[in-house]
Amino acid sequence: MANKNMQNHSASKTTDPVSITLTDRLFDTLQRAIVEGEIPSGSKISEPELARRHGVSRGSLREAIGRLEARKLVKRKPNLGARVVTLSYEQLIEIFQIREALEGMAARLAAQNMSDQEIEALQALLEAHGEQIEEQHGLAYFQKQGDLDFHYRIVQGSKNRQLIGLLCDDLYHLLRMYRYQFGMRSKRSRQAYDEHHYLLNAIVARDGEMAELLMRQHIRSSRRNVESMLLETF
Amino acid sequence: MANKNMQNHSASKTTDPVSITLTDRLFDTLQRAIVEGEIPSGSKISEPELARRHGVSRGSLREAIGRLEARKLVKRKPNLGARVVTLSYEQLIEIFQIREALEGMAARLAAQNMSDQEIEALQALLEAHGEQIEEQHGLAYFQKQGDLDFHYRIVQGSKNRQLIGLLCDDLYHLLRMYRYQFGMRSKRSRQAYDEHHYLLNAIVARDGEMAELLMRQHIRSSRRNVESMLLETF
DNA sequence: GAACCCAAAAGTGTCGACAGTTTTTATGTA
DNA sequence: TACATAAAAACTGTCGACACTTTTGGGTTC
Repeated sequence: MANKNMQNHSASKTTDPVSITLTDRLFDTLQRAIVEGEIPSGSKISEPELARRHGVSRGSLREAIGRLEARKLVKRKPNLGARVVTLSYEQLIEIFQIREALEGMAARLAAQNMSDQEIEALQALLEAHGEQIEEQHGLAYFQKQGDLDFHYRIVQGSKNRQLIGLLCDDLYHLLRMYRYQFGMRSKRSRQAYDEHHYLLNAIVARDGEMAELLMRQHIRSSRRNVESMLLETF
Repeated sequence: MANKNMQNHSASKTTDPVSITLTDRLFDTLQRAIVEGEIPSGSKISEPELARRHGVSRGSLREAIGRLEARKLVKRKPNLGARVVTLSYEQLIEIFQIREALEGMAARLAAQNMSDQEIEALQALLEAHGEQIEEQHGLAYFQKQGDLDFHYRIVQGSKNRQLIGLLCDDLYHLLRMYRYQFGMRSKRSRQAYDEHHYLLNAIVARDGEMAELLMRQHIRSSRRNVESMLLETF
């Protein structure tokens, strides 16, 4: 059982300017639990129970829930409490439409704004992915982690802070939740890898227009793959 | 001075299922105050003072501030408190880039998904705008309110809930804040009106591709207008 | 047995108080 | 006067308690 009053995490005063607040940690913990399905999608969140389980007051818990709501991982109704968001085929499609628009723009901006070093690093990352695919027929790894890594770097490369926040802080967590809980492994990793290559070439050429086009096509392909995969389930 | 304990807003029990929570109202109030510049951009938010002024406990105020942070209207740092976001030329450009991507997609989807009635209503709205421009040379009205109305309906017409939330609940408030505080009146209202017409025609023809193209061009024009206007100031 | 009503239990909304941190002010020294 | 230092004031983070709302579980009536 967690102890109750630990405002002073007293160890290591030298290298500890983080001063991360209790609510912050709680938020991270809960977000992970929700994304990975540990707290099931659609389930009700009981404030007293969760607060007790994490050894924390309801006030702090409430702030954390508020942030989860801002990221659309939970939905709250006045006097009725909060529920973990329920995943649906329709919502997933909506997310892909948004990604197509937003990441397309990100790719366009990245082609303009990424530094040469960043581009080189991205090339190296992609090479590593290629080897992984050869080596271990690494379908799972590539689709789940590598793909997100690649997209993540493109978004960062856009240098548009608002855009980065929108995608990396908000949307991607929801997307990861779908990946975890719908088990979205794919037989498409080889093709996705190739598409990443085309896109990167456009960025190397600093061709924003082309980069946007390719990114949008890449995400559309990915969406179609998900559609066909899920239509079996639903 | 507001009284302290008014949990029972006892009047009108019959037509009052709203049960809007105190935090909700506070949030609305503060959001308006920030957007309209009543609480100046960049200023620090003192929790004790604001709580006292609104006759509310710090806990409730804190939740409201949390939501304002989610909408990027304030920024919080641990142990240092919250400040109203500082507006900048760069951030405004970033917002226009995001709008171009997101509203472009919204227009595409609206061309597919708007009902015939919604389209008719939108045509009527546009007619009204046209008359207003003739009549009173209504530059101010059109740019500030009418333009947003039009865009708002297109976004609604996309029928993409995530997209609607992203734009209408989050981004538009920040945009309104810039309009208020940068005083963005424009001599471009006639052209903007025409562009709205072209866009609407594409929607009537159910041509999503064209609608996206026109919307993106419309927003780019609007951005260039803002750029040239602000470059005088900065 | 189903529908209704009412008290009890559980849950959410709001508050005031305390703990720890940052900022300000007061004080002493070079 | 300028600067370092320490006390104090102000502020944020967290908690437990109370008020109001919703849900639950019996009991009553038809």
